[in-house]
Amino acid sequence: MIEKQDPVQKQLFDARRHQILDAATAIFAAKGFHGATIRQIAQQAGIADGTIYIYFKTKTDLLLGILDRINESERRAEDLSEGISGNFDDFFVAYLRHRMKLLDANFQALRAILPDILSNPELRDHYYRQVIEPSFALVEPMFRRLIEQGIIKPLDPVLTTRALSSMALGLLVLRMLGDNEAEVQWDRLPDLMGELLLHGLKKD
Amino acid sequence: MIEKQDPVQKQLFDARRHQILDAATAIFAAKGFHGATIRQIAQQAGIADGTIYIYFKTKTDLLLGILDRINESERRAEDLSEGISGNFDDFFVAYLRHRMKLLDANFQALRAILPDILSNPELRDHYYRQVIEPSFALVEPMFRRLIEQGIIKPLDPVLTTRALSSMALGLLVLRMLGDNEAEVQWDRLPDLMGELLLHGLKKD
Amino acid sequence: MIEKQDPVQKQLFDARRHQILDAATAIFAAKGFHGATIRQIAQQAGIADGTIYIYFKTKTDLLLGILDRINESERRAEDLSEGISGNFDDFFVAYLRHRMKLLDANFQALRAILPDILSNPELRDHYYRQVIEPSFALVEPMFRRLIEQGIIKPLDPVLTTRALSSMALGLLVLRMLGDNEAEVQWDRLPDLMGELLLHGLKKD
Amino acid sequence: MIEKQDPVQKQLFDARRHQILDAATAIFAAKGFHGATIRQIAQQAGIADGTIYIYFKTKTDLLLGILDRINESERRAEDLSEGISGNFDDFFVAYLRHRMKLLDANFQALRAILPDILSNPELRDHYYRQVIEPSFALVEPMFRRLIEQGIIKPLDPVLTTRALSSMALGLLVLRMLGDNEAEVQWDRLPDLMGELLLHGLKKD
DNA sequence: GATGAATGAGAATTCATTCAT
DNA sequence: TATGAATGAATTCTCATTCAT
Repeated sequence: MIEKQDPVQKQLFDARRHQILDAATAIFAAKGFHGATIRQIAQQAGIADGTIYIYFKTKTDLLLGILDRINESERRAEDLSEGISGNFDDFFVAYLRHRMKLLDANFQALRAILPDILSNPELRDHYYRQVIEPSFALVEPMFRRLIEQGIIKPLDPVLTTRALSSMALGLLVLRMLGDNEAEVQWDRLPDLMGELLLHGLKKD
Repeated sequence: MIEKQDPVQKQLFDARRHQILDAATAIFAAKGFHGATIRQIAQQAGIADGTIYIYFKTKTDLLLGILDRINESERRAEDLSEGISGNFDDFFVAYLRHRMKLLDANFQALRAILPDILSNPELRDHYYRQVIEPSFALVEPMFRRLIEQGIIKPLDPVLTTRALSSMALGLLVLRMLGDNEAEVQWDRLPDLMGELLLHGLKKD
Repeated sequence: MIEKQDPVQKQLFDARRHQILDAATAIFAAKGFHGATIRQIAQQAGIADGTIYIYFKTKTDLLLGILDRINESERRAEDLSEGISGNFDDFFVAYLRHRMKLLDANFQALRAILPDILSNPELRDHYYRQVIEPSFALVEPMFRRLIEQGIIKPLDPVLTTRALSSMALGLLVLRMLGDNEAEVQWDRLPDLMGELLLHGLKKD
Repeated sequence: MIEKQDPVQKQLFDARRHQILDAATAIFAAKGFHGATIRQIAQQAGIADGTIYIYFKTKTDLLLGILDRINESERRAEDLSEGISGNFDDFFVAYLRHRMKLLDANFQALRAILPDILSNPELRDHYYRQVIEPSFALVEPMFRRLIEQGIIKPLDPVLTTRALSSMALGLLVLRMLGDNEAEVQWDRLPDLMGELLLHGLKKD
């Protein structure tokens, strides 16, 4: 509760927080939020049960902590999307690669939180507003611009944004559901998605 | 334990089972499996706690019961996919409409089970093998045939199957995450998806 | 609740009662009173759960019913003990044989009720007053007479009665505890007990 | 789960365990295993329900804990039986006094566990193997030796061992059944048993 | 800060008993 | 009488959270 103003103190504090979140991510991913116990997380982190409560007020706060780290990782990565230089097709595939790599990097964390995000209304809203909405707010106007510029077809930008994003989201969930192809061929997906979404299934 | 051979008895038994599953679906969808209590489900069904245990051995069996009803609904609908007559584009959009309508019809049930399917390895395997795998086993060979026939591009059928299916799955999850557009414009999605997946974003 | 005055009705009623008590004895003996369920007893008896409650008010009444049948069997057998004719040693051994055979015949029933008699104070008093006390009331005065007649040593008749009876009771319990020798050599015990109790371990 | 290596910690742990077992013994003895609730035991021990589960995994483990304490008390006392010095008659009576005193000391604990030992097959085997069998394994060979040495009659040592032990066991059970004489005159029993078992009922 | 024993609310499940058919 | 579906009280056990050391 005391503000960590001493930078050394703060660093120690943050390190411990991350240590706990790492443990929580691993345990939640393996057993789900409800299947995991504070004791298991504490053991995984190599600390005592009570210590967790110095860094997180409740078990649910661990979930929020994991979510925040995902957010941060997204934000840190966001700048890449800025380079809308040159050819759109290339940019689009590069963007897909970037997004899919991000999902891959956060896979365990996403698996740890997604089930509960889906069933806990409060958490769901938090996630939608913190992660999904900002992402759409970035993509949607871009589509509008591209349509205006005559680069892509005049499809409904709202629904198109959702349909495209959903392919990545769906692949993530499919992988969580245990699909082995999604797991092992993950890196090959962006190119395929690019071809598919830019030019479609049909020959010519 | 005793098989209900008397058809009247059997009908009463099945009716009560469905009544309980309806209640469980509603409560699980609203609060998640772990957030729901047997008492709440019983109250929702208008029966006593203990009565549930006459029809389902454990709380988890309710989840399996819901899953079975989804399976059944899929199986009942499967025959529609047979009519691969005429033009591929039309068939493809018709198929998307059909699938999306099915997801819509089972939305509450899917929301009730998905979170736990994602975090319970046993349930996950059950679901993957019962629902996902059979579906892929239908779609994948179809793509192979279409490629051979020169109707669609020679893309990897394994990954293509997954990418296409994932768009629908992702939209389902997006809707579960509280996306209002996915909710209210659900019916407009199949046509958009058809255009997108058949011909791509790019203008010509 | 209706008095069975019609003798045919009464006989049917009693037959059903015995059928239920047989089932209860078997199940209680195998699983203990608390481990047994009314459903199991009903199944064993080949009737419906509810039917048991037409013949017995509560589950505990089944225990009392079994106890009553043991009592009855003891009472029916009691007259044998009357023949105190001739030589005491022979009578004593004959009596032991008779008692041990009775315990053997009632073994399953006793195993069914003893654990609960030991832990349920109400039942315990009932049993002590109905079975133990009357038995002691028969044996004790006999010892007094035998002492007066100079046939046996002037030992405290109260404690001697208890010590002697306890050897049989103890052997019964030992057999219940799973002692195989007590089980298979039960018939050889009365003679040994006779020698031991009449003349002791010591040579001459 | 973690071994208590700190001796102070270990002592606190053991003290709490004993406190709980004392409470459990009292409640089980009064109401039987099934009649007792964890709540009652916790209240008797002056702790919270959950605390019991820190020290014992299940309610049944309390029973095993009580049994282990009885075993320990038997083992600690066993050495007394070694002093087979001098006259056999004196030794025999001394041994009876010792055994009966032990039963007296463990009376409440035995009453707490015996009913369930009789009805729970698993527990029954455990008890027979841990307590009864080792005791017989000590007494039986002794009888064989005494017979060889011509000190006692050539009776079947297997059955004799059982008959003699059963007198003590039977008296214990008789006392549990509420026999007041067995209760208040317990201390007078060993001498009577000695006379009876060594020399018999018969005058000369 | 760190610990981990203690707490006690809460939940799934069982089963004796009832009662409409 | 007989049935067996329905009831709901009661119980064990779990585990997030607290707090004295």
